[in-house]
Amino acid sequence: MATIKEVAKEAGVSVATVSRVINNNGYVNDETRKRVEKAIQSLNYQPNDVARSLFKKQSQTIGLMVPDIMNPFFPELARAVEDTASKLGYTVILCNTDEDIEKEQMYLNTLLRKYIDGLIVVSNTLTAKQIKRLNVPVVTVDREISKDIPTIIVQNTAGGRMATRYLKEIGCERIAHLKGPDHIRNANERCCGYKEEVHNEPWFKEDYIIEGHYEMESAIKATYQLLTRYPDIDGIFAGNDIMAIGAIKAVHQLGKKVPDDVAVIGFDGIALAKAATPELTTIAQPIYEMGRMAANLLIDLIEKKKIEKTFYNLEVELVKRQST
Amino acid sequence: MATIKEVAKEAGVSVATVSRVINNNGYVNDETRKRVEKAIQSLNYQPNDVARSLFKKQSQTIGLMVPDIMNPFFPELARAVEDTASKLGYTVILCNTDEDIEKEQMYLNTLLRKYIDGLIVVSNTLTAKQIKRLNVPVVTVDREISKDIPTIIVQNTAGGRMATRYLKEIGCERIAHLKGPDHIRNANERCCGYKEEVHNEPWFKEDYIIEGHYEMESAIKATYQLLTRYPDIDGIFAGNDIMAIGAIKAVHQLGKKVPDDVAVIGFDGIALAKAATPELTTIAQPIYEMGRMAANLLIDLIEKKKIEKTFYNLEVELVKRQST
DNA sequence: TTGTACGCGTTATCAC
DNA sequence: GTGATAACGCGTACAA
Repeated sequence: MATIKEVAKEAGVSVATVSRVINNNGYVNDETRKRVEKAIQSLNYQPNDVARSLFKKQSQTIGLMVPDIMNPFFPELARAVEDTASKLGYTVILCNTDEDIEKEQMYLNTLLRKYIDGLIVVSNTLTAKQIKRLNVPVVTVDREISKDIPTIIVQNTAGGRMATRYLKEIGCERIAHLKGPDHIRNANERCCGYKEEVHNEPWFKEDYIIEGHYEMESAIKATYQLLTRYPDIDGIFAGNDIMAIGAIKAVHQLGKKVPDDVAVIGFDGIALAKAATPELTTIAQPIYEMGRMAANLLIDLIEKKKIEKTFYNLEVELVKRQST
Repeated sequence: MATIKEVAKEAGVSVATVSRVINNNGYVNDETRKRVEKAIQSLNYQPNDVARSLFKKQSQTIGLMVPDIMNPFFPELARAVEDTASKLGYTVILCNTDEDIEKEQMYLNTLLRKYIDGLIVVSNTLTAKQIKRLNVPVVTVDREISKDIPTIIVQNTAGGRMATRYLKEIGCERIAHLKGPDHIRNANERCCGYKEEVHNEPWFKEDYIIEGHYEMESAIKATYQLLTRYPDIDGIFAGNDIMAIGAIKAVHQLGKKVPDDVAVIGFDGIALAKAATPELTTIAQPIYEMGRMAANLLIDLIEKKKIEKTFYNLEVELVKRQST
């Protein structure tokens, strides 16, 4: 890789002039600019980002911290973030944390040492204090960490209501809820929406709410138990799509049919939901849009642009498919 | 962030000494080491990676270039790469290319300018020449680019044979193949394995091979056509799991049953396959293992360790589930 | 065993 | 309009 010095020599000017041409600032004669540009061409010169970063204390790089990229929600988010960032001249570092405090702290340090410009984070365990220490803009997605950290979430409670109400509308008379983990806020919110819709129903029992871990195995087991104990359940609202798919499996295992005997609705709107059989009805989050907004907001923050809002509570959408 | 200079002042030594204790090389008195360490503690000093990179011309960062992280094969690969890299002190930059030559070239440039230490790449379009220009170690995964670039692939032909043979074993007498895109080598290899198993069968027709794009929609359409035209097909080997799921959908649409009327087998072993209904029988690649090996190999290359092999052709495994 | 001084490739400030 | 030159923070000859 050629350096700015070599370009300067080639063009018979000083490095300062080359720098001016590259960054397009300060006065420079048209004549000399041409010469410099030719030198840049012929040496195939590319500015060294590392040297630039050292001087500017920024790296045109952002971090994306997620629990686990293998969780189907995150690839779409990551894709959106990466698309948007790269369009705006930023590069993305991928961090999987498993929500493990040590891994998170480790990554925070690494990112700091690399002069990261900003961070997009999905985490329940990270504290506002740790984030402040970073001293760079941070945007949280899918989960709130603190009021004064820019956040992009969806209307989970409304979504929970929407899902439950829809099950009622299509005729379900005993609706259970497969709740997500208790320590995750959105799981409780979705559950809240469910409760608001059913707590006045004569048939409602607290036992109709059963907790899973936002993954399939536990959802299968939970559903199995639920339906064995309460065979007249005819509708299940699962806290996320993976659990909904697990629920469908359990229903089938018990020799019942989806949606005829039991209707199932999920939450998230991951791609997987379309691939399931029967195709999953779900409350879809605008996942790509969330990633796009997070990246845009973060980069506006980094570049100190005027910001309109730093808190987005996006709407969810009922996507009717075959499982209801 | 404190700098090495501040630490030096705090400890009453020179920066050189501080550098020595940080990097643990050169002589340094136990006494002074203690003092320096205390200063580091009290200032919460972290070495500046950017300055380090500038000096060392390396960044403890690798690139991971994939067509699209939303494609279910890649999250697991990415997770493996990131796990392994971070364990070894490296950070991962995520690059989605859509196999678009321009995006690839753009990323190559960016990575170069960031003193990337190495690159793991999945691509059909990238040429050996472009890769050489990078001047850093590169490992390709899932697809071969050139004989002299370290590569990790699986035995696609053997896998194709294995899938087809299994369908025969379980009694299928008219087996079709949903082939992947013609420009992707592994699609042709898998198809090859299929042909080897069926070309001597009296019932075999070239028409039993039909091309899809490694995604669901085209697979559904293709299967639909296939089964309409040749209703006696009772087994389908799909080039990847997504297409297999599409095939299952099409079979259902036609009012037939999987596996009773038509058995379906996929290829890849993505997580999605377990979530499908019926659960998908597939030829599983050791995806995580491939990512792990790629990262390990790459980092060995970067650190100029002794390398045993630079070409791995891994075995695939028949995973029997409900779709056959 | 420790310190001085230079270089890594840029950018920005200040003379000219 | 252009050119020296001092940072940016670190690692390492070389001298002491």
